[in-house]
Amino acid sequence: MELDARKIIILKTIIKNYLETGEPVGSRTISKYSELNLSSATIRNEMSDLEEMGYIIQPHTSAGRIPSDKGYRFYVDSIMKESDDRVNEVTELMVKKVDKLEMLLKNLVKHLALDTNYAALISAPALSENKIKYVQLSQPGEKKLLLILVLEGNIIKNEILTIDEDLDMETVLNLTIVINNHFSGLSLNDITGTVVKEAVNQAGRHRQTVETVIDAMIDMMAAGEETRDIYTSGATNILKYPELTDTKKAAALISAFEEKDALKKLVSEVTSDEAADGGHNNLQVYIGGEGPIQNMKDCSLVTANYELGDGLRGVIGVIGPKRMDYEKVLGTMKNLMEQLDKTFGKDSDNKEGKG
Amino acid sequence: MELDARKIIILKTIIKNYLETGEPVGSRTISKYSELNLSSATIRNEMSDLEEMGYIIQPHTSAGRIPSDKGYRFYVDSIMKESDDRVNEVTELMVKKVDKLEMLLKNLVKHLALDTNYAALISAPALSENKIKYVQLSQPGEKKLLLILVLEGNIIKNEILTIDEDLDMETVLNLTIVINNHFSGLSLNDITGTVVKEAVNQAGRHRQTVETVIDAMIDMMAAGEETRDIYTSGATNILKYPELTDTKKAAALISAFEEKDALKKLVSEVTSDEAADGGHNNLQVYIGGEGPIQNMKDCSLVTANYELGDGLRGVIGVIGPKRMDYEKVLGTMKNLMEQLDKTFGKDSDNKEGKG
DNA sequence: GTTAGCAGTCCTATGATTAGAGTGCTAACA
DNA sequence: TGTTAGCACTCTAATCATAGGACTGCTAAC
Repeated sequence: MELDARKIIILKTIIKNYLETGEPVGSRTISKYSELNLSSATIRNEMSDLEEMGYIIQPHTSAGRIPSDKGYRFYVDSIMKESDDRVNEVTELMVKKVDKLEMLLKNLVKHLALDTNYAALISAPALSENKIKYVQLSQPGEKKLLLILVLEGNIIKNEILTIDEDLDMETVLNLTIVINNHFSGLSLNDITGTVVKEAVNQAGRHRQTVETVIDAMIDMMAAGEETRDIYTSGATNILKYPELTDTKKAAALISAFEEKDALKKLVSEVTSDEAADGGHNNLQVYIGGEGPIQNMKDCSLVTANYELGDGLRGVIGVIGPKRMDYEKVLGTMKNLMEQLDKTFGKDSDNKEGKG
Repeated sequence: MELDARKIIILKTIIKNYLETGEPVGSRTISKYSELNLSSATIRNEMSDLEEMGYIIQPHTSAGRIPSDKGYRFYVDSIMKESDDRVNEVTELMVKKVDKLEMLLKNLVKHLALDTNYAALISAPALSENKIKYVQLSQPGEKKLLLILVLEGNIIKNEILTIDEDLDMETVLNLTIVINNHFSGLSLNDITGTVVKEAVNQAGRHRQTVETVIDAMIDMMAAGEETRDIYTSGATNILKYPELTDTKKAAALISAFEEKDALKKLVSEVTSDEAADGGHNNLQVYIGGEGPIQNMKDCSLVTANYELGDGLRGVIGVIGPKRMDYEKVLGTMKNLMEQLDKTFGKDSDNKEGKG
């Protein structure tokens, strides 16, 4: 059997209708709803075919049809193909005014959740490709060293290290200079064993301390995949959709958003899928048990890889019921990505706004 | 009518039973459950009295009784009076090993939620009483200044400021020295107009910049009541209790935990109640619509004021259904406070662990 | 003061019934 | 051959009535 034009129209109408109402849709509805001007009987025949082909499902004998995962997939793919560039309501992101990366991310994810009415998440960018601007050391107490790492894009990281010796101010200054000499301008990937060795050697009898510092620096930058911060918003939107309101399922989902561990795993899986399906603005849709959301069978996930210039790359995503408004979500995400590109694109010098 | 010994036993038995089951409890249950060896008829008479006195309520004619807010209050007060010092299972807090304040707080609140099976929150300590150890300035870019504030207790704060001039390295160093000279050792309350003026004057033609820096410092430390970070855990535990599972209520509550704004307000109200009810280890119980939780009529809130030495004071709390296991929660909280005291008490030198 | 017993109340669970929505099939039609 | 009308059938969800159970309150007896 073939999926001819008429079947496609009917299929899409069924799905659209189901997305809106959440109720199984029957033949009579389609007959009235679509511009096909066919009787419900004809529609019934077609629907029977569509069911046989696996695009729609009948929850029980006397109910209408609902889309299967295959049906959703077809629908989503066809949306993605329409290169419909109509500009969505411009999300008035005050991205330029935000002065902390954390704040920017929190704002972004909040907006996304508000706009879509689903749960949204964003992963803090990986720092491993980011270059070190400079490093500062100081002594906040006995046998303590405060390490401050300033990365390209004005990302600041700090940590208090415990060391084995007490240093005088001059030594601290000297060590700071040594480290800056060796590491300024390097990204994580540039930090080879040789570089480390050279720096350590130059530290003379403070080699132990310098080693500690370097280890800490590497840790801070490597804080990639697994330890990366994740910000979320709108987890409780999940409770708005009856099919997810079942207490157990809802609790599990919302917990996942609270605990973040599951989300981290999810993000790392999505990251590795990156560009698997090239083009499409890097947008990905996972339906039902597809890919990284196998344990969220009743949900769909829409993700995109964002970039804030300076090589700050991360993942942003929306999780909602399978019958989410894909069109809107995809539009919103696309829009958001474009805004970010415009604001943080390589040639823009609006690189303030991050610290 | 008087609340005699027998009535008290019956009242407590009713409440205990209701806390366990969540179902209204009838006279026959009490008759069998308590060691009073009275017939259900007698209990019925007493219950009738208790109802008249306002301690218990009958949801409908042919149902058992449930505690009223007044009943809960009586019960909680009587628990608080029992100075029962039995040691709870020692929460194996790895407080000593934690090396970031943020991590410590997150661990604490997570433990609390896991132990109690309710939702828990903790507010980051106020910094206004905390003294400045030292300040560091550096230039991460054009017209940018990175301000790093190191407070007693090794709390680190950083922010990138935009300034109107470009400084050379020497000037930055000089300004750093000026600021440290004037502000090292001061807490927020010590920073008077005079101090600021002196520092600004000494900055010569860079007064504008120094003003910006000082303003930022004050903001960072003042980030008290309203802007203070709040960490939460176990929000979804709320879904475990049928009386809160009503989708709307649950969504509102969980949202509150997600958004944090409401919680901030709550914390600041609790803080102002502080020591209102002296003794009792600073533990407070708010039942139903009492005090700061007027919009959470079906919940109770247990709070305590914690201190991590160094004047780092904040609020920790548990929110659950009105029929929460007060005894356990109070015990757990008490325990926790004692552990914190032991670990961070004034005389302890385990003051590492925070940064 | 305590208790047994009984009538009365109200909730809840259960089952039966019904209305409605929707299908599949057949037969007629263009 | 594709489309449609119509009918029998199925299954769900809502409604209703009924019965059972859990209590209470009251009265009368101990």
